[in-house]
Amino acid sequence: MEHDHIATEAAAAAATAEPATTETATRARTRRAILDAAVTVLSANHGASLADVAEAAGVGRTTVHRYFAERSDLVAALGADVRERLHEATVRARVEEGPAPKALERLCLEYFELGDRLMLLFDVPQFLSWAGFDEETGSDRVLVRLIERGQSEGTVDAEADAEWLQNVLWSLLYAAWMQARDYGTPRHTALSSCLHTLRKAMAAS
Amino acid sequence: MEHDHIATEAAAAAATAEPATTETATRARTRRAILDAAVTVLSANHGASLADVAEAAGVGRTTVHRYFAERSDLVAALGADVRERLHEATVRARVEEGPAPKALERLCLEYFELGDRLMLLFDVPQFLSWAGFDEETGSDRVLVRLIERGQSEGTVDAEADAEWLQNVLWSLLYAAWMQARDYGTPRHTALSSCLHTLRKAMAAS
DNA sequence: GGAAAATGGAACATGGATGTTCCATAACGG
DNA sequence: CCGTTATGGAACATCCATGTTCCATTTTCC
Repeated sequence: MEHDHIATEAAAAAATAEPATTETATRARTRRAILDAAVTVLSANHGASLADVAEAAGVGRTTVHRYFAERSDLVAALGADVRERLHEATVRARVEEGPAPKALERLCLEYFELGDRLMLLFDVPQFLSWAGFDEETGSDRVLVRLIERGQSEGTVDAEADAEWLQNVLWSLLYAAWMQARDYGTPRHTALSSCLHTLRKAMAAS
Repeated sequence: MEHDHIATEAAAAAATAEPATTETATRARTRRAILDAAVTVLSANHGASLADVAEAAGVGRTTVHRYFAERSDLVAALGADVRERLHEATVRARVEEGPAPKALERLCLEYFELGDRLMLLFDVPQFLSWAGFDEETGSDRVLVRLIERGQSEGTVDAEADAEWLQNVLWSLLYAAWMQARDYGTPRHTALSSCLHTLRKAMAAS
């Protein structure tokens, strides 16, 4: 009963990012702690148990279930959170301004800052292929349109398919983050390597 | 007792690829069917159950356990199999011959043909970081050395770190295979996009 | 300081994947 | 063609993640 109520309220808050009735500051902080821990733990190991997430969040396993009734609820909230960050990053990059190659670099830089969340986007296809995502923020469409604009301007390789170049950007980002996380390469080094290669790959031929 | 014997024999055969006592042709075929099914099923879904693998192989779940006592045994055999294919592909590419960029393209082409096995290499880091792999075949080292050769020749971008370029190649391969598998892009189209971008990314600046 | 909110932990129920054993049957091969 | 080999399936035990309930304790906040 009361659990159902709490769970529903939590799901609603996570989905719409709007405290339905009025979410206490305490609860908001706990929720964030759980979501952040989930990003770290699940990006490192997809099959991690909720107990692992709870431990990483410095919280009891029971508490996790209080906020997210089922595992799928946590995953859904995680997806919403990641998509929101992705949208914010896209806005910060001001993709409409200036020459396309520069805009692509700004976008790449902002996305790189998403850190572990980047891995989740890549590893959990469900997050990007979520029904209604294109309609909501359209971050993906933004990228394709930016590339197409560059191709029209003559500043981006027009021989390559725009969707392919989009995947290239994602792949290079993923590679750079992996390099930083698993090989111990300093983040700024990995990022500048990534940007260097991205420039060459995108350049008009 | 007898099961232990069978299991041990199977593990030895899988590890050394040499029928210890004398593996029947029937058993060899069944083993291959299971390994091939495992590649398909596990590359699509890491958490798939052994029952799924058995079904895909057209074999009883019991039979799977007869060949691979534990899940970890199957995974280990899978790793050995994939590494072997990777080695063969590397040999076919004749990386020592001709200019480095051409050799890189040959290598990329051969690796692309590994298909789903490619995804496993990428998704299960355990396979490539396996202790003793570098000593055994050294496929990874081969790639780095090839890139370094190109950098010496002046035919490959010397501003980028060789290990980074190695990761770029893997990432582009992964992206191309994903594009073919999930987006329905014809394989040859995805491959030529991949090679096109690879050429530009590797080119000396 | 004290009521309300939030948490932690124990205990329990459940389901799915694993791994094992046994036996009847089918396929193989000399 | 017949003995050996290989297989399928049922039944069973076990483990682990999940999800739920209850209660004592701590924390927050008025």
